[in-house]
Amino acid sequence: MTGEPFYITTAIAYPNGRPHIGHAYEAIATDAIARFHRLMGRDVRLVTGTDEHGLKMVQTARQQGRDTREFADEMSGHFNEMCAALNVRYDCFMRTTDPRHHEASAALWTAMESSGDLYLDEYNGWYSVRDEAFYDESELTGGEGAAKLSPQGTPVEWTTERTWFFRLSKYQEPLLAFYRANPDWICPESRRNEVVKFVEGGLRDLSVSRTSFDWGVKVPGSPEHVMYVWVDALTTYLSGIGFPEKDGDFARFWPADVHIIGKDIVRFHAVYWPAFLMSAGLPLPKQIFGHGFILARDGAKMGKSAGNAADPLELATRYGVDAFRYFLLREVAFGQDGTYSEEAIVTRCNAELANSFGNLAQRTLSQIFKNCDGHLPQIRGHTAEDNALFELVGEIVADKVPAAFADLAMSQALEHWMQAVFACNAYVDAQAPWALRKTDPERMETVLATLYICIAQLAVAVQPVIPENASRLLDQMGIPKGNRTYSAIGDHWYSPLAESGFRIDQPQGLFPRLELQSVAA
RNA sequence: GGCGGAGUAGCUCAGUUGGUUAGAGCAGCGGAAUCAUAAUCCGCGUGUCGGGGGUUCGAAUCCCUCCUCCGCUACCA
Repeated sequence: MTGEPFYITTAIAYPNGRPHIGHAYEAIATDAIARFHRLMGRDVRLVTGTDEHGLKMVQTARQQGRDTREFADEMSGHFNEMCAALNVRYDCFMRTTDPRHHEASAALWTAMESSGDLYLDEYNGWYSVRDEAFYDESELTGGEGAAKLSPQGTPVEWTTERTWFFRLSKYQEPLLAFYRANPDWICPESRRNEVVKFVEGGLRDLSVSRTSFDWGVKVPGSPEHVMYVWVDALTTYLSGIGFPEKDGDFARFWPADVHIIGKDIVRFHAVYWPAFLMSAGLPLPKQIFGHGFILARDGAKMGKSAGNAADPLELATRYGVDAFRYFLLREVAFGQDGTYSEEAIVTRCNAELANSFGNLAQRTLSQIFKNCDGHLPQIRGHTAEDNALFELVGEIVADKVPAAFADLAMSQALEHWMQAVFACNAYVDAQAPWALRKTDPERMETVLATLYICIAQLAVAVQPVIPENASRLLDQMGIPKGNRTYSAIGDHWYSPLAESGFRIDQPQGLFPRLELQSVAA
């Protein structure tokens, strides 16, 4: 690849539980964006991984009577497997427990320290010995008498811990200036407003090390301290492309083009992260995008009692990986919350993938297979109707869909795409090639050829979202690999392909109609 | 409490800087067609644009107020 670099990341998942639909959503969205940019000729890097340090991992492992490291290995494995199962193609799956990552974190720490931004001080707070955790005043509940209790119901006491602090306060003005200079840096806009207001409200220095447990990256020169998890978690975006090595991939791909994250962790990425980087003298990522949450339609069912109903792998197995990906990216506007239900998946995918697009391909290819013996029909001059369809489909595939993807508006891209699919089906009905077969077989051939060209364009356009079936269809249609991009599919590949003697086989349905699989009681 | 966002057809939502009869998809009703995965195509909406008040020749779109819902308000990640 020689194209311009494009570096995109998912958030680094905290694996104290198995992946849920939110993790799947983020991975799929990020993968679709990455695939889009590959199709645009960019040299893409996608980094994902797991953030395995921190107290919660220790506690969760302990609750299960497991060794922390062994527990982390297993959980991280689930996330890695999820990527494979959902056709999420990453370049690096970075685990924060990886020695290379520790090295990167230490390098970032040292850089911040040499800027004079780290100092030792006392951190005071309500501490629960049982939970080994500090709690904010607002989280506490009053117990019997004057005793205060943690959210877990354990007793807390006012405690002091000596930790390293990061001079976050120093970066208040630089951050605000940066936000002003880069108004699109935090997306969507509502998240940006929240962050700006938060920073305008004043920043306190941040406690960035812990001595109460040791599951983490050791602080350089202070072996009794481990780094606050967010310091090393964010560093994954650096270590995933080779940092602390400054040459090679790091030089080529940093700063990242976009960090795709959930809206709940916008602050860490839009405030702490740029401050750390400024301190370390490193360039800032170009954009932070906080997507919304996928909620169960009936709201309350996201709990563990719902069993594996929300298990993304289960859904993908049940309805198909492409269908699942399509549903998530089509149904909810990226950046907003959305709801899902199995019924919604079935309805959406049947209406658009099976009935509209799948059937369009099937009805067209079947006619070519039967009436033309599988040879690509000959074009004998296009009518105004043909040209109108070419123009409509061409504009959508070459302009509207890529523009929407570039803008991270996947649902909008797919909506445009559907407009083109509708137009093709309307064209089939209006031209009625099955009737032309008897009255004007030459015109029938031109009509089918017109459709063939349009369907290939549609298949190319939707590749980022449903890569598996899109390429299966393109394979069936014999579309050369080199033409499977937004621009190259507009080239004149049809006649050469027809003249090459290419024949289609009996077409295989791509998207079988889905049945709602009632959850057994 | 403070700051911000949202309330538009049964459902999910579009509606640029105020300007012709407020739109789309899904669902529903009617019709056509039969190449195709019983898929497709065409037609059909008297919606208090959350309530009230105001500015304007004219507001879903601007201002005020009230109601409802949501987000943020730092050290779990």
